[in-house]
Amino acid sequence: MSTPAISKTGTADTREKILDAAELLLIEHGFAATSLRAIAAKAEVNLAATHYHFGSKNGLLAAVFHRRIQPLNELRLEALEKLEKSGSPLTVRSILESFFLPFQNPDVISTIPALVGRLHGEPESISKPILEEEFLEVAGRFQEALMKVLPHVDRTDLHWRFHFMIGSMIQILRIQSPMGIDSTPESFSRGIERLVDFCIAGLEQADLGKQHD
Amino acid sequence: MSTPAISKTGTADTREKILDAAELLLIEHGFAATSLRAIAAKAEVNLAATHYHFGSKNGLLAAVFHRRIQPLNELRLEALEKLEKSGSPLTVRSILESFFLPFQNPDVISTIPALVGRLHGEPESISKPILEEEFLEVAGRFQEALMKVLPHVDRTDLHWRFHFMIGSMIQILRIQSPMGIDSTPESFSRGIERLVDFCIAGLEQADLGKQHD
DNA sequence: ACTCTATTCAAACGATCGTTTGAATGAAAG
DNA sequence: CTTTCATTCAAACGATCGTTTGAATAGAGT
Repeated sequence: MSTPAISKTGTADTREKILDAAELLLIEHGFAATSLRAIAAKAEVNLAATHYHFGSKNGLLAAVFHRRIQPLNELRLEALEKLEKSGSPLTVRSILESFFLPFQNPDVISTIPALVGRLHGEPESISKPILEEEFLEVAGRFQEALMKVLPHVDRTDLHWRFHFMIGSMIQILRIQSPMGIDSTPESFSRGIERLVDFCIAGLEQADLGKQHD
Repeated sequence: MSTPAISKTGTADTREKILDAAELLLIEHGFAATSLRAIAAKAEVNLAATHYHFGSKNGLLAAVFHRRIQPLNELRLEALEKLEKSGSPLTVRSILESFFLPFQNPDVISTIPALVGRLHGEPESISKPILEEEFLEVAGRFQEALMKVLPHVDRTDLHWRFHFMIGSMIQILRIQSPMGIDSTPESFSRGIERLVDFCIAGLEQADLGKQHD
């Protein structure tokens, strides 16, 4: 059976309980190392409920990420469109803030950063379909915007720099840091600010520090 | 039993065959999704040989990474020490090149980039012990060198920027590694060059593009 | 009242997992 | 040759995996 319609009863929260439990376990242990039994136990639901509501483990995985990434992307696109319609000229900074600041939006669940960070670390067979489904459109939109404010950077260069930016983002999104950075909400917000500064410099590349041989 | 001594026979390559097979499967599917049976089958050795030579799956994992990362770090430290003893003043560029260029050293096996990229994506319980064991010293050495050539950047800022640099590195190691589908060694080398440029700008942050509100 | 349908539940399916065992193998040492 | 010991091998251990089944439950519609 495919995903059932909205429950007739008032207690349709089984789906949400499964998603919540799966999300936390995915963040902590990754996809392959998280079992449906562990998810069902943490959610305090029957094991078969995971298949009833999501069809398969992969279906549950897609639902976990979609639930969180969809609102995040909406915030990102709203911020970008608000920028473009404001009349004032766009800057690299304003574009990057539209992209990164939604991570610390109070309406955004605090698990999103770790969840997105984890997603990028999964094997390609798992991450690629979800990344393409959830991020392709938004990434394209922001690259277009960046091209407009960086006319001196050609398409290929910008593509690479955008990738480096995503890599820097993923690094801070991971809760744990091999090099040892504490992870309070304040330090996370400060980290996002530093991320913006780092990526602005990398995207613009003022050609000042260069001293080629 | 712990790891046995060097084989008395000439055919001590069982260990190497297991490491080779494990390396390729780890890169492709990740740690949790790679079984010892798949490794033994690909290596064409008996299943029990994996436990005989490495004690456990985790022991094999550590051996896989250590075999590759140890020479990489030696190249990195050699390049840095050569720089420091050359007499000529260090630059951010020369330091970063000492750090990144070993990835395209001809003596370095082509699987290293993808392997390191994969390692950083594994759950903390797997990646943290290995990252600390293999990268802590080298990361510290290069951060010290960068502090000397970036005296205007305080310790905390440099720590973050180094972190972002590692993130950018991981991104290209995962996406554009020599193991990748549509990536040539040339495009990988070109990517490393772009990575250096991106990180130089991010580390120095010339404060020119800034236009704070 | 009865029917229908959505949901939950305990139980089991076959498959695969990491690990262990104990015997077979074979080259080196006495 | 005999002994020794590192190594390889087939086989099995118990545990856990994703998935399926069929009955039990209960609210909504007629």
